Amino acid sequence: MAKIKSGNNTTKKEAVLEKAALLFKTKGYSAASMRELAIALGVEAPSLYNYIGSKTELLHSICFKIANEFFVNLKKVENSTDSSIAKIESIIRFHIQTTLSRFNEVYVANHEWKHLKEPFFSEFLNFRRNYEKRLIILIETGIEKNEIKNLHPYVTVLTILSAVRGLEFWHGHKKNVLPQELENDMVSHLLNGITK
Amino acid sequence: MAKIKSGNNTTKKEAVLEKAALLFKTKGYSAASMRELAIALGVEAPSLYNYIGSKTELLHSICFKIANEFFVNLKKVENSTDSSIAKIESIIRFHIQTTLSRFNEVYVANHEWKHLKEPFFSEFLNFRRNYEKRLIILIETGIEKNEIKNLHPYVTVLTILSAVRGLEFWHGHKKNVLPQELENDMVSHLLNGITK
DNA sequence: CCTACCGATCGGTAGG
DNA sequence: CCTACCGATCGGTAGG
Repeated sequence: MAKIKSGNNTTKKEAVLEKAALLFKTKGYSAASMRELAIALGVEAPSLYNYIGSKTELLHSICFKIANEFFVNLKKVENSTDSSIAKIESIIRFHIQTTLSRFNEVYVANHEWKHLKEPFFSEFLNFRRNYEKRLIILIETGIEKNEIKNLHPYVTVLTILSAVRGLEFWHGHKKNVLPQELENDMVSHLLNGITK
Repeated sequence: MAKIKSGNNTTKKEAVLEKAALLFKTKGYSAASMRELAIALGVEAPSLYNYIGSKTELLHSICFKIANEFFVNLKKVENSTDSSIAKIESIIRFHIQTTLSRFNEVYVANHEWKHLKEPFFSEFLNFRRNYEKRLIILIETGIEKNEIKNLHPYVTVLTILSAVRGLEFWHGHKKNVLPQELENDMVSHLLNGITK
């Protein structure tokens, strides 16, 4: 009997991935057990292995799916003809929107990836460093074009990425802040701080 | 034979706490085993229990020690006669300095506290919420006094706290950024974004 | 998708 | 500070 629910557009594997993201976020990857995941899906633990290969594979799928989406967006922005500030704004908005709409997966990709096994751990780390490096180049270009204040580009990127990543922690605390208001005010804060 | 090293000013328990903070940060609380901690200290696992009560007690000690230090600083700032902007600046600088100098402990207090057992989990959560709330009041006061831009105070606090917390992740990537330069540029970015 | 089960590892205790 | 050890739980497999 197929107990794992899967809607018209989701495979059973996707249903497992969705619950896994929630569980990994809530308890942390190491403290989350496959038995808990099975219970959440209404099956016995061994049954999970009909859909997935291993616990670490679940983590891998979540992390690289999210990483890929951020990279696709980055490439799109890089290839646009916008000003540097507009490019940075676009990236900040993408981070905020994706974090708010894909909360569990983004959290896992940002905080649990250190539990990836090699060679995936190193691969993911390189992903991050490359992403960061390309943002630094965007900032440097903006400084050269006199659009952006001459702060250390690395620090600027760190500040921006850290700020948007923080949404994973605080989201939901305040129901009286609308997502759109949050997005606009955070963008305003982060851009006003560096716009010349 | 006393194998756990302890300098003149550190008890053995403090030596254990220091190694525990490093281990909890590197592997995460759940994935870090007491056997690994023992090896790092050059003793057998059961010997640890001569100095500490339990694994969870180590986590508790680290988290509440750091939380207390941040609170002590907050109270000092609240009681000062500085402008609102100067108060916020002071708090940002304290976060950056403490994070850079007490890397492992601050990381654990910020990211592993969710593994605290009740009632300490709730107590710590209340600590955080209270801290956040009091920063919001500082921001609100600054807005009323026309020192600070009228963005949503909650979003402003979230942005600032998230940005400084991000230092735990990125610290050490770039040797070519001096701590003082990092601090000044991040302060500049975060304050310029909200100063009226 | 289940029952039955395995080897490994965990935090911690007993006793010295 | 050690040796010896325990009950619990882990990820995962065998076989159906």
